[in-house]
Amino acid sequence: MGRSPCCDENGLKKGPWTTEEDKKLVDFIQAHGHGSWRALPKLAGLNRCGKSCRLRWTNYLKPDIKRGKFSPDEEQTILNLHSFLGNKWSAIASHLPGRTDNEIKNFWNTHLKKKLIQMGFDPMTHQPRTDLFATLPQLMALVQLKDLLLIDHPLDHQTTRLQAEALQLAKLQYVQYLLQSSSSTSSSSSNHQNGVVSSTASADIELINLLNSLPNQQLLHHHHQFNNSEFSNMITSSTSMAATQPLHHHNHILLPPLCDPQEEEEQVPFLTQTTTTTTTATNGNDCNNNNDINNNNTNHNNNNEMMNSWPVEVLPSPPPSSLPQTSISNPTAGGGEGTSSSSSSYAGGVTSYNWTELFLDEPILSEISL
DNA sequence: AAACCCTCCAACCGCGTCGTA
DNA sequence: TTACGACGCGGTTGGAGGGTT
Repeated sequence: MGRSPCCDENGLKKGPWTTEEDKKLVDFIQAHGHGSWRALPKLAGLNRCGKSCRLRWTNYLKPDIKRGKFSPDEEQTILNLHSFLGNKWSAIASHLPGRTDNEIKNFWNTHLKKKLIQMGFDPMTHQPRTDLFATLPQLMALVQLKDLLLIDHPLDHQTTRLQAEALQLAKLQYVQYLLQSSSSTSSSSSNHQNGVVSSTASADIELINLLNSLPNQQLLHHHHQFNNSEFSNMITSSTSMAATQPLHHHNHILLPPLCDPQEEEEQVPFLTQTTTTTTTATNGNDCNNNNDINNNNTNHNNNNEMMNSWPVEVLPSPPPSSLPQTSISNPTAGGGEGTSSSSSSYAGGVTSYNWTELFLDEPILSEISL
């Protein structure tokens, strides 16, 4: 387990390489090969540690290194390989002739990761992000806090009613998130490093509490009221579906639509609504036809087809269920890294609700959250 | 013009693994 | 089997350069 001594222990030079140093290194290796990296600097007349020489050679000076921008094909390959290799940069680099692991790692960190995030995908799992739902409790707390503040400064009846609706809407979305947690927990063995799953029991309890807290008319308003058996069936079906369906389907919410978009527009004026005409006709088809993301063999192809469509918006494919569903679509372009701005939509009309506008665009909420 | 901010990437650091005595 | 040296990998840093205010 010996560790290489640090360069500055011996007063060796660190930092950027000069052209003379480069020349010395290249000349020596071309004449003698690198042999022992530890011995090389002395033999080559360099005041550097062997590690630094190796790095300089492998990342910069080696003759077969390809420099310059990554081609779309290379970008595609990196994405595909990363989706099942993870941060194994050297393994990825071995599939890209002339590219170094360091270069690929930098390219990933500065470009591809951000690109995936902006598209609403988790760069580690390559699945639609779920952190919006993780923040829902806080969002709901904010709405409730706002209600409290308004006790001293009551607004008109219409406004408070809208706030209440927003809160109920948030609760419904959170219920969906918890449902999903329940299902993905039971299939967590196939869900690598997703980090979404909490305790099934606590999620279920929270779920039931939330459902109880929703007024009946809220559910009626949304065209359906769940009884106990339906509710159990829903969990069961979403669980079994999660166990048999592709990973990215875990992030679909298997509930009826929250409400009729037209109706909602009338009743909740500040709830913005964008209709996504599926620019992704081909994407959608591709996704629908590639439900085997769990399977490494087809995972590759799936990603290929999905990513080939850049920069076109990618919508997650709907689950093979007769139930309408909500899903996470990618935030609008230009959304910054780490933004929680997202939208939920449901198939068959593909209507998106902008949560940021729903909760955070109101001045009072901005004040609270700041 | 200057200050500030952001992005990019070469290089460093620390740890794990491998080979060998 | 163990200890040690060397190498390779992945995460992180820091400075250069470009853009913005």
